[in-house]
Amino acid sequence: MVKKQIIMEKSLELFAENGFEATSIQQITERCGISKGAFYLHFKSKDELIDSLIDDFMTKFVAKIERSVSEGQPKEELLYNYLNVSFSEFGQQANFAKVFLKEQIHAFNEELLNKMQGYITILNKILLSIVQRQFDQLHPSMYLDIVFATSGLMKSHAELFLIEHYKVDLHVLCSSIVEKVGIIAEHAKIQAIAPEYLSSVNIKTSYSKEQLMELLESIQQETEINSIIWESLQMLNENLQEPKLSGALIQGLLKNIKVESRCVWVAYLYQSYLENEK
Amino acid sequence: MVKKQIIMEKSLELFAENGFEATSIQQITERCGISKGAFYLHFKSKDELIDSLIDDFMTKFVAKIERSVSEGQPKEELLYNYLNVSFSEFGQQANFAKVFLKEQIHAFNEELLNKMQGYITILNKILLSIVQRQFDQLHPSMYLDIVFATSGLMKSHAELFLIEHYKVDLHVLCSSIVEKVGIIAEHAKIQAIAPEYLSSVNIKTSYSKEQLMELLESIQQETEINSIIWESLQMLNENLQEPKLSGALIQGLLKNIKVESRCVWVAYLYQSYLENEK
DNA sequence: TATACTAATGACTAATCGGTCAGTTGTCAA
DNA sequence: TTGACAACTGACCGATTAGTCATTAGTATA
Repeated sequence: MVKKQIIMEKSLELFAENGFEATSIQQITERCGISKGAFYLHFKSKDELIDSLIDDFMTKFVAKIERSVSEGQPKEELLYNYLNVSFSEFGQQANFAKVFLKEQIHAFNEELLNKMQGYITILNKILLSIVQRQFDQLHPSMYLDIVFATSGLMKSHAELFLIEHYKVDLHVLCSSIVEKVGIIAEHAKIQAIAPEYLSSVNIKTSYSKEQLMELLESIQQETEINSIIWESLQMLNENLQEPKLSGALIQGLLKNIKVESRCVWVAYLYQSYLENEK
Repeated sequence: MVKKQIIMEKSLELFAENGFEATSIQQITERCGISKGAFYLHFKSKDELIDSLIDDFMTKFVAKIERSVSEGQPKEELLYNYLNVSFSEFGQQANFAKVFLKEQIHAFNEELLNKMQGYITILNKILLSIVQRQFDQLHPSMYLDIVFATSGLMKSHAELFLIEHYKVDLHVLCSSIVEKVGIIAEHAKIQAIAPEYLSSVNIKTSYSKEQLMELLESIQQETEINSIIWESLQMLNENLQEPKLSGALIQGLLKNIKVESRCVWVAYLYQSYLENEK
């Protein structure tokens, strides 16, 4: 399936250059040096292409972030790692970042929008967990303010080198943001964002039991899944139908499947489903 | 010209809903309850419509900002005023903000892109002048870091109520950002953005002598311009052809024309032209 | 060499796009 | 009532779009 990869790369180039709506299948096939028919051998429609692009990048991205801020890491370095992975990934996949992270998302249909919003919510949740761990002396009412301050600082700097092509030393950039966030966390008193905000976002992006089961099964059907992950998925699926596993067992199974980057996303959905249930 | 106003309002609605590329003239005329031909009586093309929308909003916006942070204001309130005007204007013109400030600018042609970039540069310059005045004990090497930190904080909060429709008390929001920026200005040491960045942006957005003269003349031809502004424009124009006025005189003339909101933008261009010349 | 099968092609369709223009309507003054 | 004129209409145009499908090219097996 080399050709599929080529289509994805070249189309991402074109989307970054001209935007999603303004890029035609014709243009994509021309740049790939293939015929129009060949495109439709790999993708059912233009929407399926963009769907694949989002999943392909975001599952890997979330998995890398997740790994860099996992439990083993020293807590002082969590935010730095998050920023470092984010920016270096943006740099390597500048085209994706240009198209999707700049949220020129108007052009998408509702389904894609929800999908993208889901990933962004996950990233915000990871960021929230970082803030909670790294700034543990902070009053919880300020958590969300710090989360949004961080993503704001990230955004303005990301634009500088995505659009203006302004080059900065990666280490200096991350250190400077860590410093600024740290300073805000230490001194800021005025709270702008109420914690209720988070729950309203959670509800909006949650999946139903049936959607979740379908998702678990679709991953099981992939060929390269190993047996431990397969069994874990199976048990998680059964537990949805008939809840009988304890919280600790579920957490263990979720850790099992998070090894596979394709599953990190599902693990989050599963977790937020359980949170919404109880 | 009531109908022209209706077209601009309704098209902005549609652009905010579906994006610029995805909105057809057909859709616009349908929502306005007019025929396709009637649209083309008021606008030469779709591009001219978007051009008008940008100019209409941005000249007023820049003028309002400019006024709220002008020399008379107490320096402790400058940033607060800037934020207050920005957010309340975003709130009132949420559709415009959705379409243009979210920088889904890919869809535009080069000309529109430059125009938009020009306005954004002006806003950044105003913000820079605010930072210089309000945080006057700050080391100049940190100016740009503070400017970008501010616009980053603005962005993440603007998204909250533009996309997520999360309502915040305007005063609390502005105070919280002022507080955070103030804290960063006081304590931050690591500089991420070098001052050279600003000059590179300046050059990119500057106008040629001829373009500037053309612009001055086009404003003179508008009917509602009063005589003082007309004469000031005339002398500024002549001074471009043959520089003979002193710096102080030019600054005075520029202050004259800034009374008219349509001219604030031109005054900035004139100023940055002179800066690039010497 | 003949057969079978997949990969790939590009002319084709129906729909939609921005934009045009010959013709209709409404509103005045004469 | 008439004629002049501006405001307005919508059928129409060429270009372009996403998506289809009968046909062909390429390759491996018998």
